[in-house]
Amino acid sequence: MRPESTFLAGYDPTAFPPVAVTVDIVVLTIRDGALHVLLVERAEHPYRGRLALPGGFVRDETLAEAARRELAEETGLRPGEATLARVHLEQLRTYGDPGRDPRMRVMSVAYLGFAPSLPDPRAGGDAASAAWLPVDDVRDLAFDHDVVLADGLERARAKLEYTPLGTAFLGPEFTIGELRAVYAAVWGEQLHPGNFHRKVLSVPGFVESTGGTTSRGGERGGPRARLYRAGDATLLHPALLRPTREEQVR
Amino acid sequence: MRPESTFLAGYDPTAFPPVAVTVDIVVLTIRDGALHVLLVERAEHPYRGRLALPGGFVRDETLAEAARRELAEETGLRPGEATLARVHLEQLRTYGDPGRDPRMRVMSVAYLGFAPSLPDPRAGGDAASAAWLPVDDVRDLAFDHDVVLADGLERARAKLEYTPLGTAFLGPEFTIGELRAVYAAVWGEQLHPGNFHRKVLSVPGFVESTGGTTSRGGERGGPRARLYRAGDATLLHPALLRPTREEQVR
DNA sequence: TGAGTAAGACTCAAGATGAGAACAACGGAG
DNA sequence: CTCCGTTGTTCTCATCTTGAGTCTTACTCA
Repeated sequence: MRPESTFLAGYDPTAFPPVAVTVDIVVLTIRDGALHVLLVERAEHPYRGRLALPGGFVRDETLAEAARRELAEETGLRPGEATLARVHLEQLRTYGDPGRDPRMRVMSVAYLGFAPSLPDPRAGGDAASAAWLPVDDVRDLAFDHDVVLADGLERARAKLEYTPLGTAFLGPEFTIGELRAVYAAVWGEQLHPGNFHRKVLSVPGFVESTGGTTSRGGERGGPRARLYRAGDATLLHPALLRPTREEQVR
Repeated sequence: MRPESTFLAGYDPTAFPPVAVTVDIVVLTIRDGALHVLLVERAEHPYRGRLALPGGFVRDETLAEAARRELAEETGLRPGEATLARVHLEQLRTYGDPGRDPRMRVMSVAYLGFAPSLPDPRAGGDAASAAWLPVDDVRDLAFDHDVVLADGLERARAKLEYTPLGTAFLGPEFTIGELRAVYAAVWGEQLHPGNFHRKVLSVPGFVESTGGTTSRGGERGGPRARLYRAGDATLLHPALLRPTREEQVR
């Protein structure tokens, strides 16, 4: 084997079978207290009629640009829209097994997105087949998208531990209780309100007070809550660890 | 924009400009107490004579298989070799900006590897231009490989915090002191020997005793040390946190 | 107006961490 | 062969962090 010549051969487009590159996006949001993912119904073979992650071919643009463009198209948000700019997008992983697409070799660069509450995808046109679904109800996606979604969920759960990205699911101002609801939805377990409150306020840069409060109490009672906005930290130190992972560690 | 038709158009190999897919590998090892990375000198333009990460074109194989094949070629280890099987390899990130390669669009799927002490790359042939270099001395790599290396180092430093992968840099049996030297080399700072010892033994599944000890003390004195092997944990709980990151958090 | 709910401030025990001391076992220099 | 410096291992102790629970107060809804 001759490594350099192999390496260089990679640049001759005629020397190897063609490869297509797509981005697929795992966009998560929280609706009615449950974690939802944006899915589209496939209109063509293969996997016609099956649900799939939104995505598309990469054009003359960076991978991140492709992901944000696809996100705008599938959510029906205008590309310049402020809400869209508030969606956090990061690269998740690349899936490229031969045979993952029956037609040809397709490399899919998956992105993971955290979105604040967004409207239903625009009705009419191709986007009519897009919808937010609770992640617990999702299975049997097209291609290897079940695996992509599972990887995205695991990444999202881990990210909430050591980054302040939980705030990306919320509006510009939020209460500690709303932030706790985000953690509960993503992690799938309840958190101790008092301890969560203490922890969030004690981690430097996680949130900062706006000085204001909600204009009324909760729907089922309780006092008005103070409002916060996201702080300037990019990493939480010390991290917020998920409870009870003793068993899953092996 | 019509998302589904865009998506499907991605599968027509003639509809878009050709794309090449390579794997590039950030293989780390520890030599003489310092973190080293495997680099090759490029024999052809572009970046002729410059150092680069080892890598090559992806053939009819999975991305992980391509990475392991390239690793075997560049290190001179036989594909079936036991040492090679002990190298931990994981996908790092995909780099695909237009223009990152001047000749055509190249998507590079980067892999990160943790290797126990390996021999110098085989002399003679193309592999003569490969060598282990201390990561602190590395700069001005070809393509965007400086960024890839930096991302790999940051991932490696983080992985040592919450996984037992530090043991992947060592042989099948090791002492706590050797493991501490791995952490010191990767993190670039000294650790408190007593606290590190206590921590490693208290985290469930990190290491398990072999019952034996080294046959003689350290080179500069000290008693014989007990030997351990890697435990069955895949995640460390609680994690071993790096000291003093207060400033880097923002 | 009363019942129920939730925000936020506490308390307290248990666990984890950082810094350092102590001691024994060893290699190497002389 | 002996002393010195080095290192593995165990301890101590103060401090910080966490998990679990209580208490007070402000609010909504019936």
